[in-house]
Amino acid sequence: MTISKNTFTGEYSYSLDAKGRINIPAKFRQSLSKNNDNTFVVTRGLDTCIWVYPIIIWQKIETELKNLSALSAINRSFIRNAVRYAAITPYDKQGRILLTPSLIQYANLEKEAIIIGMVNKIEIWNPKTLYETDKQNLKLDPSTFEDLAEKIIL
Amino acid sequence: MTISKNTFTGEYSYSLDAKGRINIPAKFRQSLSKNNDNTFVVTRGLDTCIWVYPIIIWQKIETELKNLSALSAINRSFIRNAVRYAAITPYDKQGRILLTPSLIQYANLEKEAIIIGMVNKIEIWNPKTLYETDKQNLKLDPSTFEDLAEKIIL
DNA sequence: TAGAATTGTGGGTAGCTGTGGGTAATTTTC
DNA sequence: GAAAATTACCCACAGCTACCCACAATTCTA
Repeated sequence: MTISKNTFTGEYSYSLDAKGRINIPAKFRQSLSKNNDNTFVVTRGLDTCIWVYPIIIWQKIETELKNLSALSAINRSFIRNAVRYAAITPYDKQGRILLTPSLIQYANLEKEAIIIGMVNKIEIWNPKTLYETDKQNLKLDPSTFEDLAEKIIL
Repeated sequence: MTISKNTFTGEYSYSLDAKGRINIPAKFRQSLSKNNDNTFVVTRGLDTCIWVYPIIIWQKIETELKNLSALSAINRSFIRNAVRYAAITPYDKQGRILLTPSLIQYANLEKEAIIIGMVNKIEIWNPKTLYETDKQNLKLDPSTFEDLAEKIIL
């Protein structure tokens, strides 16, 4: 069965073990293209979470970043966050990646973690932080949220 | 019988089994386009029900989501909530899809379920909830309802 | 109308998935 | 250079899922 490649959807609950390893949902691994080399790129997200990219996608982002104007402050902060902390991380036979203590601290990760598919990337969250963040954003800007919903959801 | 592709109409009663599987009406499966890969995308509806899209339709939504800039926090929240509850779900040889416990809980599904064709998507309801919701909506805003009827029904 | 094909529902099971832990190899520290 | 710490790789295993088959009921067909 061939479903669309490099597309991540859904929400999963996984546990971070004592060694700092966390499982990537089997479904996500299956939706990777063959030449992805059992490897992800793991980095800080712009929110308080960890972003995980398939290498293929990451390479596209890198080339796009080169074309971004360095004059814009938001671009600079994106580059600083996303690129500076990016680590190429292969997953083991069981499908787990190893998170560095620095990343775990950045995302406030404890034992229980939520993994969310974000179409072309994956997010790893502390459940409480996730809840708070989305609540905040919605409260700050409900109209944009509704506009987007009307435009995009059929 | 050939009706236009990806078009769902009619109301059916099906039963959710102990494993969380539910049948998609054969008529609906037949009206799918060939390159639909025996796959649906299942997610939370805006009402208290489950929405089921042919994957072709969902891919359109995905493309739109990909075009949203990841630099805006509200965009990120929107993508998160649009994708988070969505599961890409192939149906088995008997034509059934598997619903996650989370979705079943969201829609208050019990054994008996109503499946409704909604033109480009399918809705799965608890019969009681469906009845109550429509009664409510009609009571709240009968004029809009009539306007729509006038505009759309031939 | 009778037989054939399809459809809806239930259940069993092999193999996979998620999680923990052990050990050898490698790096770091003194 | 030896001991300690860290890392990478391997194995184990319970629980679950995907896949298969069965079968009654319904629909189609000739």
